[in-house]
Amino acid sequence: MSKKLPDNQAFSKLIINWYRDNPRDLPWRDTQDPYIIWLSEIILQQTRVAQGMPYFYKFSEAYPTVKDLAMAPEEEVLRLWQGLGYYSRARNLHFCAKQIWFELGGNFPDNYKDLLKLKGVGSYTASAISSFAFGEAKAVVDGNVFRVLSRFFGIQTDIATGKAKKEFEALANSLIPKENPGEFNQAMMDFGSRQCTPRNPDCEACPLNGSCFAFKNDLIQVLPIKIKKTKVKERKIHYLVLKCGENWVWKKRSTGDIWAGLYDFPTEEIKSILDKYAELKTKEFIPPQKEYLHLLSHQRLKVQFSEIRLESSAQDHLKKLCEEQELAMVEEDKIDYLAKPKLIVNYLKDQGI
DNA sequence: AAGACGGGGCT
DNA sequence: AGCCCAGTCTT
Repeated sequence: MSKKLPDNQAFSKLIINWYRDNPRDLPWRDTQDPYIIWLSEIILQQTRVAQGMPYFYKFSEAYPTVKDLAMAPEEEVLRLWQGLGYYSRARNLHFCAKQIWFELGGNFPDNYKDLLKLKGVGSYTASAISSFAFGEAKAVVDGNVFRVLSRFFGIQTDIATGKAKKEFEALANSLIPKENPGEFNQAMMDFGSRQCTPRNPDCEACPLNGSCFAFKNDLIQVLPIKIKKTKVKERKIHYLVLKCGENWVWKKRSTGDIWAGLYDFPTEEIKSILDKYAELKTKEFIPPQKEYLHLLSHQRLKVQFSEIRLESSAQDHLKKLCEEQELAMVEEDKIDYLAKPKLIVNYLKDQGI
């Protein structure tokens, strides 16, 4: 026990030294603007740096300040987020921007406790922003940090549990130096990402291998321990793509399911409703041409698209139906402006749209 | 404590 | 096919 503190200091020194030789060059490190840092951190939640990078550039260019984001229509923000996944991040981002601009007088929360109150900001993100932008000594614990600490200190707690989150946060906070805490946090994540990688880390070349528990005990392949397996549910979806002249019928997805706030199509159950309107004559019916298999981390979707073209004289009646059913009629050349799930983008591409 | 929530890359 | 990624929120 008496040796713990010196060991911790040694660990932090090694990590920092490694980082000074091997930093990743990341654009959000050029700034101390909490808004830009927040933007980058939300984009990077559960997202690889390489995948998030183009979105960071798009967003920081379209919305250079929290005011710009606050003033934007939500539809536009979601459209810009299209393809990145976990769309509640975009909705929360926009919600918070409005809150900060209109309720907090444009003053970005400047400490861990207040940052934590923002929707979509948990302990990781609050630590990241408070340390990077404000020099607060709060340690981040992301997937990288779980892995590094688990291996180096030989912690066998299942990292999927809340107990582990507390344990690792306490440990990381005991390691973080009061001076340059942000640098330590960056160092931990870069070290986890480039040196202490999930699979096949190059431990022989690691400057920490001298006192790494997992390396010395041949547990690199075992740690960190993660028990929980996400189970994948299979779901079948049969969309009905309803067209009338240049108009397509779209459905905005509601909360409580995947893709909330994005646009897709009504499902084929709408056909029974369609049949009740004598005015909505079908000109052409195109049955599914293929089945799309779309894989999410937690759902395995088997999707078919049927297409119905109505007589263009049915335009006004269709409009009425859409209002009743909370559907949207969108001209074909405006489809690009809708935020759509990747699956739908794939379908449209096959249709030549 | 356990699920839900996307999409992509790598083995 | 399975795991992981600069996690958070809801139930």
